[in-house]
Amino acid sequence: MTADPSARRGIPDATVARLPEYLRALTGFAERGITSVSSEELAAASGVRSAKLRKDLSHLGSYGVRGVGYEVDHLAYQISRELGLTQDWPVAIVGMGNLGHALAAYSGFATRGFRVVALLDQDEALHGQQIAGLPVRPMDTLDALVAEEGLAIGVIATPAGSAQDVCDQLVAAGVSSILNFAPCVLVVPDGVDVRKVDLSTELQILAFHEQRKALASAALGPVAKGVAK
Amino acid sequence: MTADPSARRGIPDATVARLPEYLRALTGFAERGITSVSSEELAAASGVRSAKLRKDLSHLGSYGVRGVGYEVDHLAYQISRELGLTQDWPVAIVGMGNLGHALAAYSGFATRGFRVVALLDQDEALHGQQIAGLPVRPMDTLDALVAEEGLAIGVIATPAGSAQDVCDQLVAAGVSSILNFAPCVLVVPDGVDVRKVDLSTELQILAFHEQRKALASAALGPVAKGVAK
DNA sequence: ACGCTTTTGTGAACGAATGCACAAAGTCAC
DNA sequence: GTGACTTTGTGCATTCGTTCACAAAAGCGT
Ligand SMILES: NC(=O)c1ccc[n+]([C@@H]2O[C@H](COP(=O)([O-])OP(=O)(O)OC[C@H]3O[C@@H](n4cnc5c(N)ncnc54)[C@H](O)[C@@H]3O)[C@@H](O)[C@H]2O)c1
Ligand SMILES: NC(=O)c1ccc[n+]([C@@H]2O[C@H](COP(=O)([O-])OP(=O)(O)OC[C@H]3O[C@@H](n4cnc5c(N)ncnc54)[C@H](O)[C@@H]3O)[C@@H](O)[C@H]2O)c1
Repeated sequence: MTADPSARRGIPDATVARLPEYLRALTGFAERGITSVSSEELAAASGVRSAKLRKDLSHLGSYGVRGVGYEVDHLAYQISRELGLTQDWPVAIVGMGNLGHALAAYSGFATRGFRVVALLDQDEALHGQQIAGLPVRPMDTLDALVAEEGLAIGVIATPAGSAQDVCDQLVAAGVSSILNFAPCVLVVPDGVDVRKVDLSTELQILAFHEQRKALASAALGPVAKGVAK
Repeated sequence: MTADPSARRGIPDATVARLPEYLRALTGFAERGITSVSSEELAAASGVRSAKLRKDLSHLGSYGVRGVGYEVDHLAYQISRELGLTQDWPVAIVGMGNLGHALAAYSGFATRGFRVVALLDQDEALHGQQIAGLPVRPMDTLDALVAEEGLAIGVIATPAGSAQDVCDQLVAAGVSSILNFAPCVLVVPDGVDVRKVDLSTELQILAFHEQRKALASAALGPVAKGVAK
């Protein structure tokens, strides 16, 4: 029976991808001292339609009050719990170049249960060097990190040519979630999740739409400078 | 009639999002001197199924040869053209903090027609300072950049609190595509595209799946250490 | 106590994306 | 030239995601 409220096995991927945004919006409301929001308000702050928001939230249970809305703190807690943010997630960053430095210094990790426990690099010249309060370690310390710190999430910030190799090392050590900044596809065994953050892809998608806009306005008169339609 | 081969108005968003990956894979083949690939090979290199690849490519025309495959250079050109990469796209980066520095130094822009023409920041102490060969400029030079360089794409790397303000300035100056690294929702008028790159969101999605894996293996016996199922 | 207002939660319709399976269209060997 | 073989391009079924629209549920004022 799907009537069971705790039958929340299988939240759609599209919904999961939006939960962090809802959580951020809720945090914003909480900071401004707002204790209750309607689906309309929360949706506006999250950049989605209210119907979509309600359907998304309905997948994790019935935490709203009809005629009133949602209690900010309670909903934030429920989403956090669903996302697994009520526990601490140790993270390791591999590749201490330009991007690795910026990531290591980034405070955004800590704000949601993510804790950078190690910085790794192949380059021996970097070993022992302190970056943002942490020493750079050699790659062969990975096994110890998984065993001792419970490391489960790895971030790859090496050049694309090394990424698959680094990925294999992470997986061999027991890491089962990987965030990849290198512009390449990673092959992993079943049970390992990979997500890619790719600047270049995003720019190309923007360029596609930009070109379409340019062509559209050129078509309906080369004079028009403003926004088409 | 949809029989017209140039009736490629309206390529699905999902397809557009994958074109950059196909292009990257093709570049890889070209570098290794391979001049022809089958949909099966290209799909494998791109991390998709061949049926999906073929359907995607069919949206931009019929560039394959039955019984043989696709000519690498020609297909790469067609995808580039479709994405609007045969022209040069001037890009400006706003916010020269940790992330801005890494982006300015990043060579990945140049590899596909994207050219960083300006670095901007509100902080007067940074003005005139050279980063990766470019001087940091004040925000009020935006109008000139749009007029003189044809700037159409802006990258926001400021704190979330300033992002909407910066975004408004970019839009006011005439920028119509924005890549946002700040963890917040941007409100823009019609005709302006925004894409968000969000580290924190990606980590939270990984955490969700990681938690699910942990729960699953706990459920079928707390002893199991390996990958479930 | 009761009806009026507000807002949720969700069934049902719709639309987009994926995967399957195969006919059509080409190559290549001989 | 012909037939066997390979691989594309696509119609169709299916799955996934979004939008609509409203009944059910809760608060509130009187
Ligand atoms: N810099 C950016 O703004 C930016 C933006 C988007 C994506 N990226 C991507 O992120 C990755 C890193 O970029 P970057 O600019 O920091 O590069 P970088 O060359 O500055 O740094 C790469 C680092 O990785 C280390 N490394 C190389 N091979 C390794 C291995 N096998 N094991 C462990 N460490 C290894 C190197 O020692 C170096 O410290 C690249 O793939 C790049 O395309 C960078
Ligand atoms: N550092 C990272 O690895 C990282 C990763 C993901 C996302 N982010 C996000 O990227 C953004 C920048 O991060 P950062 O670490 O570089 O921050 P930062 O504080 O180091 O740099 C911010 C820069 O923006 C400038 N700035 C602030 N307000 C401005 C305005 N109104 N107009 C123009 N410039 C302005 C500041 O002068 C400063 O130079 C943040 O939103 C952060 O959440 C950073």
